[in-house]
Amino acid sequence: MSDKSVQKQKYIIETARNVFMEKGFKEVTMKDIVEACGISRGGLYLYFQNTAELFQEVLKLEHEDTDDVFDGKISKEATPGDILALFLKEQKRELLNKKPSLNMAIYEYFFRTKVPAKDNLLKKQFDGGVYVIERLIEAGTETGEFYCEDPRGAARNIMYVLEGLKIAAQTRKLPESAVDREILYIMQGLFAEE
Amino acid sequence: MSDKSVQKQKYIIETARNVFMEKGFKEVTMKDIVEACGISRGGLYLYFQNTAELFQEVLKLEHEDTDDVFDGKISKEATPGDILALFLKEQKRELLNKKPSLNMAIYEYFFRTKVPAKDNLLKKQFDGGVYVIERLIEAGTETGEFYCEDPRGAARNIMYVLEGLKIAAQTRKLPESAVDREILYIMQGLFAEE
Amino acid sequence: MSDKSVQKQKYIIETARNVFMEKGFKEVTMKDIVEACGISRGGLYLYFQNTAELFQEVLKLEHEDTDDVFDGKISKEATPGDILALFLKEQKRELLNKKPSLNMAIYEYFFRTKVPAKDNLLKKQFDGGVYVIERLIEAGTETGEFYCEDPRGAARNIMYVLEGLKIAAQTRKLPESAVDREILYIMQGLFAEE
Amino acid sequence: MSDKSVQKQKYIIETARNVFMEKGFKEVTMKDIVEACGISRGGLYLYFQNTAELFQEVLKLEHEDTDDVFDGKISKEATPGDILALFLKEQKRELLNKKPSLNMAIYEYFFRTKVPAKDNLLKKQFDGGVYVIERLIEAGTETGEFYCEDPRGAARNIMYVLEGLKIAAQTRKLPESAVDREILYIMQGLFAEE
DNA sequence: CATGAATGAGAGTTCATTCAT
DNA sequence: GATGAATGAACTCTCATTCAT
Repeated sequence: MSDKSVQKQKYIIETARNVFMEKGFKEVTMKDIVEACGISRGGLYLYFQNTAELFQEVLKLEHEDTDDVFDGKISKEATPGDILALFLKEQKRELLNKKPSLNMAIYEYFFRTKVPAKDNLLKKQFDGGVYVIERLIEAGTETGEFYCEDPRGAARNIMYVLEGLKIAAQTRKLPESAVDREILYIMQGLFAEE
Repeated sequence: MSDKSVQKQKYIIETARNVFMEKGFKEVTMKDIVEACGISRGGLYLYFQNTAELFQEVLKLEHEDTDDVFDGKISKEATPGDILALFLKEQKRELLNKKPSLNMAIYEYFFRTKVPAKDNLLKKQFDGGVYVIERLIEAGTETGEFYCEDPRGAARNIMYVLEGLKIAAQTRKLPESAVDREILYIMQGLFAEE
Repeated sequence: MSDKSVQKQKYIIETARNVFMEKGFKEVTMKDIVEACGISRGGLYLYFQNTAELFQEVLKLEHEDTDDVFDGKISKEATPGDILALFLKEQKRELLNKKPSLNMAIYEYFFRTKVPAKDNLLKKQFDGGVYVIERLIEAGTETGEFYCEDPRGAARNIMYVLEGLKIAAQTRKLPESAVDREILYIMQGLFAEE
Repeated sequence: MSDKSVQKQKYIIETARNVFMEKGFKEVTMKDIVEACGISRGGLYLYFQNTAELFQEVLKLEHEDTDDVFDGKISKEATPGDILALFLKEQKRELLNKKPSLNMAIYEYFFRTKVPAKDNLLKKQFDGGVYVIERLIEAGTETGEFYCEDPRGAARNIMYVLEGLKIAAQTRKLPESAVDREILYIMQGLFAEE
């Protein structure tokens, strides 16, 4: 494939991404993509056979782009507690973000598409989150900032809460106060036993 | 509406419920319903204009039918801890139930349909769960079975975890051990500080 | 299916028959049929799923309609030789008929569609012809009109020649004289050994 | 046209020939050819504008390649009867050959394409066959091996039977016994009147 | 010459929705 | 009320054909 083709393919994926954000997965048709991209019907089929194939590419890109959440935002003196708070704040931002996100499409897609665990973006994000949080809690426990007997259990608990909040945000009005409350509850659980 | 009509309407709703369980919300067509019910195309339109309308009726019925979860299962001597454990066990059963459930359809429906909080089944179920759990924790705290400084916060945390688990069950393989682990973590959090 | 539906189905089949005569089998699209019938796209699909299904119905009707070739054309005093001559004359008429026939479509269809012998119209027509001619030759032999030691072999030979002529008529210019010549050759073969 | 071009053109024609054998004429698309040849879409158009043009070239080559059927297979002492039997045996082999042949494509092509007699491969093959057989019968009559009052008529009859058998082989199951029967019938007709 | 990306016309198919009976 | 035939819009997908490189 030529450079130009690669460019175009990337353009299609990025444009499609917006369409998926707007409409979810199930509702999007090849025609929608064609129109959003301003290309011809046949042209799209040169690159992707159906919306599922396209969506997989969107997800691939998604994963690549979300590697380092913390990059450059963390000052040297930040404590594990600071970093966890920052992480949760970022999650909050995403939860409350009014702009359409890919979440709905992702859920719709994985409702119907059973992929091996290693290809499941949701699982990967979840596991990744658990890993990071567990590290933070361990670090915080060592410094005495946190008290926690089961860092991994706590990390998983947090990630499930976040997942619950995410689905809540997608399916009903979720006031900022509700998110704050949950974050506070989580943080208190870690500082608590002082 | 005549008695017969009421009967028929109910029959349609119940049959449609199965179709929604099988296919989710988005994928179901009026034709699917017609075929599942064995009635005429025109006949269906006498009762429902589209699948959304039908689904709303399915949800209404759903809510009515799920009033008393605990009915008759609780012996007199059960402690709050026993009851909470029973509740979580029931949740686990539903999470791991391989048979198709309405969950996918419900999520898909509420992804797209913004209804006032009072009509949102997901929110009602959530709030209902929080209420019940909070009462249980309070009761358990009084008897000394539990230790908990923020019963409502804990209840909410539990419900968000359950919601997270529910979405996990729908979108990826969720082993029984993972559910057990979360339930255990929750219960330990309540008994813990002894 | 209601009476009206049966009427319409028949109408479609008959209209389709003309389209197949005009264009053969392979070239005909569902759209062609729709347009020829003056019905809606979806309407046609209520009755037939694709052109092959439709063509099979055309063939069915074809077979029913061609039962009695000789009906009412044969006077009481006709000899087997007269009748055979009449039969061949009818075949000649069909061979030279300039108007489009179903033949091309039939060949195209059976080139690609392998059906059990009992459903193969071409085979049935062939076998039927052999049977009729054999009877005639036997009758003629008994009356002394014909001389033939192998009536069935002769009958088969005649039918293969007719089949050869049929394909010749479809694929190249076939002058009347050529057909006459073959018919004459056949008849002489039967009268010959006098 | 350069040498290289000539080479390439020939390569395309030969490859296309296989495609036509596989799929007949009507079903073959320019895309099929392009893919079979492993050349570019545009590249094919430099040589042929459509499948009909290509098929004509295939036919041309076909004719050139089928000059001498008997070459080197006939011993000096073979009688006309031997040679005719050999000819019919070769025809039988082709008739029963399970591998795809160009026949279907040829018929499909000439169903739709009316060409002057001199360009019609089917007619040329037919006339060629008649000529050869007539010569053989004449020769056999002179030696007394055959008895035949109308060699040309007999030759034509044989060729039409062969044509009938060919179409039978393409459109229905044709058992070897049926072919043998016809060949036997033909040969007996020539030896018969002893 | 040769490539292959791009276009757009057109075929297939499914369904929501209507309406005469 | 109930039926189901009919319509037409909308989507999917494939290819002949062109054209910039």
